[in-house]
Amino acid sequence: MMDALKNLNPQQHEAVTSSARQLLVLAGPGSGKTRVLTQRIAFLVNENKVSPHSILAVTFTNKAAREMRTRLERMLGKGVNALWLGTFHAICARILRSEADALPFDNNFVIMDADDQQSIIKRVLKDLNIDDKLYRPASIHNVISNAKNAMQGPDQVKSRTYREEISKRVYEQYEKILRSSNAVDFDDLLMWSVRLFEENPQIREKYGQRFEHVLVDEFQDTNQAQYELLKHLSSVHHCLFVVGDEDQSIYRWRGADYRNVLRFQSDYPKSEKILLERNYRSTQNVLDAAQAVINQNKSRTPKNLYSKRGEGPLISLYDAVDDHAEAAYVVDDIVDRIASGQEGGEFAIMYRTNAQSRLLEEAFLRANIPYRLVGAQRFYGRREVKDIISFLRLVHNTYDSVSLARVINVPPRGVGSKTLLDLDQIAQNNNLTSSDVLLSLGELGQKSPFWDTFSSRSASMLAHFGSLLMNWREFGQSNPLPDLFDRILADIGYKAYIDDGTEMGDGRWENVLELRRLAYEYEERGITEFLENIALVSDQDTVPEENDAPTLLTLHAAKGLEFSHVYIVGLDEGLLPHSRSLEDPEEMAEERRLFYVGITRAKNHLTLVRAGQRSNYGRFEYTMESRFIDDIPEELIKREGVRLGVQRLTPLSHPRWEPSSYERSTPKKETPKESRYQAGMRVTHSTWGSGLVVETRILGNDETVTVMFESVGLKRLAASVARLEIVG
DNA sequence: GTGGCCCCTGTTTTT
DNA sequence: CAGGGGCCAC
Repeated sequence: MMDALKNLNPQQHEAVTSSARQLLVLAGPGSGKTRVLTQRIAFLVNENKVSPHSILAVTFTNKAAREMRTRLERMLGKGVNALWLGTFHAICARILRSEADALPFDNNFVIMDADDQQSIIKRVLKDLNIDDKLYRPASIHNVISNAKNAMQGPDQVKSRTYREEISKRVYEQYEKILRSSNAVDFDDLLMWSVRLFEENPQIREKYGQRFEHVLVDEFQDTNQAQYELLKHLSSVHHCLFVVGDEDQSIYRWRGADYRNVLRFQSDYPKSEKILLERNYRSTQNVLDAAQAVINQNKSRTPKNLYSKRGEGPLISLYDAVDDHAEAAYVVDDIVDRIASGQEGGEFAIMYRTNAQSRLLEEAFLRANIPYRLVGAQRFYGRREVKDIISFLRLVHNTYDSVSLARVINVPPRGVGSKTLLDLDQIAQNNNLTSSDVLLSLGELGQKSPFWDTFSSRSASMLAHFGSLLMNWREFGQSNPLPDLFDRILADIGYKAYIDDGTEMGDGRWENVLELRRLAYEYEERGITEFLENIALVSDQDTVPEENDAPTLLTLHAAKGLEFSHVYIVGLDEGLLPHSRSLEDPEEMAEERRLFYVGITRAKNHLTLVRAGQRSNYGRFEYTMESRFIDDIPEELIKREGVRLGVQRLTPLSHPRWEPSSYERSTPKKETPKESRYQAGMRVTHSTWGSGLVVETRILGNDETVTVMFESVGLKRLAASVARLEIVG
């Protein structure tokens, strides 16, 4: 049985069999970390005779959890059922539901997603009469989320400035709405779990006692709350096995802190550290390019990744005229390769922002090639899908005020914003919730004490919806989820409402049917799990298992995956690295890690693509080649064709791309011009107006000028294209 | 209360 | 360019 151990390399073997109580495994990309994790669990069970019941394994995505479970089933058989294995959020939800008695919500709480959170914040801003232009919901959301990651309630948030005071007040109201809706948000799942353990030693003891071994995947992506949680869960046996890679930390903006890796080592001075540097995935050229990129980052554990898979092809770099040509090139290239015998599923196209998928999708449609698009948001974010989910949520938990507000007038039934406001007010005056009033009207009709507080028209409209809701609740008690689903659809005439016979309408109805299919899958498990899993799906979870078509996905969603041939598109300044990261070195470092994650997904071939012109929002803008391309040594790169470039000056008549006879060095060797601009100069640009030169350098045979514009902020420009005029 | 039109703005990544 | 919000007419 322990034959499996013989197939491990010495470092992996050490990690799997180590008897250290705390172990940190720094695992480079493609170094077999999932394998180490699963083998470790199997080893604990089979060799150390640890009961699966006493093991907890935590991942970041459901997909990773599922994969581990499947592998473990093969090794352990039925034993895996006793094992706790899931995402941080799912595990927390499970704990909170079983310990709800000690918490300020019931065990059938709903989980608010990002959309819900946004609408709560907007509602609060309106209630408090705060201008949402000045205090953007997104930025307030950020404040609240950061506070929760740091386990601070509204009363612990600082209010040194007026801004902070506003955020604090919104946070207070926001919490009130969550509590009265019997709801928690994403961050609450973690925060309340930590709080639960802090305030209830006997509960902490119970879980700590149970989990003899705690194992964690993607440790570099944990935030403060998650780190604390792990400490509590392992507070009795102190056996923590964490696997991660600082270089693949790409969720800083979500509170993740790769310094938890350092914290771990200082919190557990006796912990041991193992480096996995052997890469089983990529060819050496891909690895060398990746290393060259990541080596530019400071403060990291140096690693020396190596592969025995041979050199492999050079990194291809294609410089397209514009974003349309970029998409066309990628799809053409894939078409050619499929024609010469490769499988569609071997390819993946990765990009920095979701918006970039559109041109690619269009190109695939034109070429009549099927493709796979990764992204949960694309399905669960659709209006019709959210509508139905809201109905179900409301039936499951009538206090869910976000869902109530969403569906009370869907399809339009004469309940406008005014009536909704009145309903809210009357409920508050009577110390009740809106749904209490609504259900009273539904049940008692004109005999309800609230009937006369509304106009007769509003009252009967509300009573109608109230009775629908009441009936669904009763129906849901004794009927399976799919039947409830159909019943709701029928009662509100939803098909007629969204399917107007147009192609769009058809599509919307298709989405409803897709959700219905999902509801059938949950017939046994029930509505609670259905809603919870919907709230906690990640984009990664939607990556199709069997791949027979090229995959389109963001760089973030690509983590943990691998493809034979990877295309990374949009290698332009402002996109990758993204413009929002240009000023902050920490964020720039994260952009680089993101690029690194993308590169290391490639098993055999990596193609980098950029576009000299891009229509970002309506307008065409010239772009500069991404600085990350400069990080990759010339000798690893093969330029696929040329165009009249921003940086390279080639004759206009030059073919757009010719069969790779082009040598990058030729134009680069031309004598660089003298600097025309200098830092401190005032200049004007035809579209951005006046600005101040911040930096200038000679790149190739052109001059790169960084200008701070009064209108648009910092821009990096090619002097030959931008035609900046020097003022005065 | 509803639906349509127009302007404005903003523009990453997602459990 | 696209989604959201405000405003107007029915």
